[in-house]
Amino acid sequence: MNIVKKILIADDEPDILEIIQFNLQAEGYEVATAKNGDEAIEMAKKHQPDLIILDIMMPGKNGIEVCKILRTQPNFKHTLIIFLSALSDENTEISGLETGADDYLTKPIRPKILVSKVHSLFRRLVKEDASITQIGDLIIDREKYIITYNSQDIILARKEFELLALLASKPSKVFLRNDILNKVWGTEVIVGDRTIDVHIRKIRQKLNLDCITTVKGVGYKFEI
Amino acid sequence: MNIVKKILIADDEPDILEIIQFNLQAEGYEVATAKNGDEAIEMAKKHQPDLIILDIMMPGKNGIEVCKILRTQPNFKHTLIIFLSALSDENTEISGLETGADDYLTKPIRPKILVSKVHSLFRRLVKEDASITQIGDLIIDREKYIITYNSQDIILARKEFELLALLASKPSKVFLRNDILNKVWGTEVIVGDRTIDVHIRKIRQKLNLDCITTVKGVGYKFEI
DNA sequence: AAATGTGGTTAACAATTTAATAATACAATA
DNA sequence: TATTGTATTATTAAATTGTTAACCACATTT
Repeated sequence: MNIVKKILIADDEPDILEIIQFNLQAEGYEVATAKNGDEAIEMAKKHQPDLIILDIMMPGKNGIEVCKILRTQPNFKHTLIIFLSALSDENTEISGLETGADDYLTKPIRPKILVSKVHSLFRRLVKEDASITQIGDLIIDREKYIITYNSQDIILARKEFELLALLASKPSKVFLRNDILNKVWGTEVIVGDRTIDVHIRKIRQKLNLDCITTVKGVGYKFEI
Repeated sequence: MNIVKKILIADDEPDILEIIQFNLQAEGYEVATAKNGDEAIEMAKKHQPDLIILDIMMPGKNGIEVCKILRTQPNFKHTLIIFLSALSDENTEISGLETGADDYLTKPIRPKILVSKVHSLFRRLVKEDASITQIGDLIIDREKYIITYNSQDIILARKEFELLALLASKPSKVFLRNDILNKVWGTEVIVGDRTIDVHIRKIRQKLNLDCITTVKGVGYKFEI
């Protein structure tokens, strides 16, 4: 974990590229750049960056397309991706996050905010790797694939486990059904609409604990 | 994210505890203290502070251990943590930040520097977290999909939430009925004219707070 | 090989919640 | 007062989710 983190930046505006590069290098990151979508994909494959910053509006393939393409490849399934856009349009934002981006920034770029976002994403990554999570009396052990509630082991199936782990990774946060599908089922598999509900039901049943709240028309959240 | 920020300080030296407490209270923060690592964890769970200042060298669990333990719990995943240490040893510093601390201070403590660091961490946090909007005593949390008024949670249906969030996104600005239709309902769906009124009514009812003003023949605005 | 167990998905229907409309009452104003 | 616009309430329609059971693929056991 002491390795220097690699970051790839893709934007068609040289100025922005330079500003971001300068600021991230000043923080000790190793930076590569790309001028368009295709170059971004090429550089990503070459350098295997830990984080990719993608401008949405680019000639050729746009950022969302690049993200989609990368996410289909196992190598980039867990790579951090931040979108950059001049549009504060909410629809764009949603479709951005649905594609599997980890964060979203609107232009104009504030270098300090960008840098702190990058820091916090890496920090979060480290935390997510921690194999044991505890929320109240509920313990989630990713390594052993076991849920413990009040010192009582509860065995969940894989999908159930992943779904619960996702919801519990940020208590109180509402996860959109689409986000859930993306993160638990991936972007390639397409499953019916009731699938999530059924899994939620099984978790509720097995946990016998009222900890998953439905937010109608939006998604689910975990609360203890 | 309460109005008054809560800070927990953990240090085994009473003098330092007092100095820091005094200075932070003078800035309007709510301060709790702990004399050792175990007490720090206990107090953290009890008070859910927004920021924790941890001395590294403490009897029992040291600061780094406390930080690691807290970070396994989602509740403290985003809590700010500052380490305090007499050692300017670089190794300690690095292992501190890897544990997921947000900043690092070496003794002797300079109260002014500490205070300004605290300020700037909170400022950064606010900027990072765009999902929470606060207007007066009203908090709109897009992530939790919850409205909080005077520490009282209010649950709105989806359209109601979106409508309120829109109005509150720019207090005092009058939103035309057409703009509202466009942004909340989209351009494709066509709904009758009374629909907005009805939703406004429901919000007023649920909030039980006179914050939405009708501008006849024009639209609505949000004011507190 | 046959039988059984398990996980994951879907289909069908019930239950619930939310949204839209219509009808009526009210308020302001020209 | 006639007109215009909004508030209120009740009603209906639509959307969303809950629940159960059935099914299939695959693994495990007999």
